[in-house]
Amino acid sequence: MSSSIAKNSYHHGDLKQALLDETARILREEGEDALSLRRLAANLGVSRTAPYNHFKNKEALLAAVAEEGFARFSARMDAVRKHTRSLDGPGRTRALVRAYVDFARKNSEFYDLMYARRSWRSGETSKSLGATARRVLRLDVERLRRAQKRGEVAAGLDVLRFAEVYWGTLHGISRLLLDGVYTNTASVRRLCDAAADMLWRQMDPGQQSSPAGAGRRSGALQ
Amino acid sequence: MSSSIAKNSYHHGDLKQALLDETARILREEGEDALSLRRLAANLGVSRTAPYNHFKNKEALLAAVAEEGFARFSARMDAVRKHTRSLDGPGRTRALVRAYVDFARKNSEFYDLMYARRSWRSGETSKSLGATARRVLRLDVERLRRAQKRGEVAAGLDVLRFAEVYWGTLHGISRLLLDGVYTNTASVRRLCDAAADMLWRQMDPGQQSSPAGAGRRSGALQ
DNA sequence: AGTTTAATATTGCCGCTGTCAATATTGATT
DNA sequence: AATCAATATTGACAGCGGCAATATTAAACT
Repeated sequence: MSSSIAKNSYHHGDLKQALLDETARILREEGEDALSLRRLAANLGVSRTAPYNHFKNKEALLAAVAEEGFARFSARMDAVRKHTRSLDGPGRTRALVRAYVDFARKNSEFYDLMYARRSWRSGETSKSLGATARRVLRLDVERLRRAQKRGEVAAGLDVLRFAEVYWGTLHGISRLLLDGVYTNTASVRRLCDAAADMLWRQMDPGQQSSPAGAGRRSGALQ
Repeated sequence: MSSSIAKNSYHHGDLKQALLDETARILREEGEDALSLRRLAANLGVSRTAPYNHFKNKEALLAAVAEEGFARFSARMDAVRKHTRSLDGPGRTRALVRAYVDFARKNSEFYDLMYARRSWRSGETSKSLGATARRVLRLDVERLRRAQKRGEVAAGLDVLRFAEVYWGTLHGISRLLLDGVYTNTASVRRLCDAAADMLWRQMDPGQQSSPAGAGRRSGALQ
């Protein structure tokens, strides 16, 4: 039951990590409705209020799990970036998009928390998490900028804006899958590839760029 | 307090609608944590279990609100489609994207429920909601197909796949805004336009099409 | 009209939850 | 050995969703 070290004595020894592990385990195997601090404590052979010595409240515990999720996520994406170096632009984009959505699907217990409103819209907790997440986005933007300087990404692209749209697209597809809106899981791969192709088209240095809003608007209404 | 008719007698008269209205009001003005069946009932001057005569449980109530949300959403989008007839492709796409995200932001109490996992991953409830939502997507796909036949949309486009990516992108951006991940609300318009331009590029009949997966892959790995 | 019936609302109760306060136990520090 | 800080425990409380039994009422039927 307990994840790390067993508990024979009064003090558990590694309760904090055990709480994080068991939380993720319950979320994964039994769903979020099955998660309560009391059940959690019971599973670890500890009293109901013991967790409060390590986390201010339930929200703080979940935020900590979310943070672990971000760590796993960026580790995973770093790895994928590493072993897709040999791919060309469109191929690599496809691989990265697939990896993102795969992570979300295979680690949904983390992904849900990483982007839960609770994790983002609450006092002190959100500060650290927000910093972590924004660092991930910022690194992406910087990577894009470097690639742009190397000529691997279209020069006219507004990388910051593009990164936001990119994130939005991947997040949206992941959420629709995770929440059961998209149910045809057999076609996930094709869906990812379609998204990747669209995104690559924006980055492709071989295309003429279309700087947003440049004399293309029609005359009617605003 | 009560939304429609007052309650003097034993029977409320219009409790069902009053519950729906008050639920939306609480969610909007006080947040989801403030919503409980007990508070809800109290606000309407009715006993705690009265709502159970109209909704099987809390989940069913929320699903009903979600369904009202879909009705409002498609009414809104129909209206926008109507009064953007005079715009050209890119301009109209921008208007539609903005309208989607605006709806999500200004009606977040509905939008949250419309795409909540609870609404989609639970027994009988989800059937009706799922049908409603899928009808919306299907109509979009059919609209696209017609536009394609009229030559207003690139012939090579896989409309079904594109509609999924389209939905994903808009949903993702909306969620990141609603959940507090994107905080720079001043640039929402530009963000929407960037997304719209990208999406339009896929639909634009004036561009050469890039049918997904057509001999573009590199040699390395898979 | 009066009677029956179905719809609707009520109170009592249950187990569960998150969290606070006061208390107990322990390992580490002096 | 004494002290202290960290950690764990029990007791208590209010709030929650929801079930069962009961009461009230409007509508339907005769």
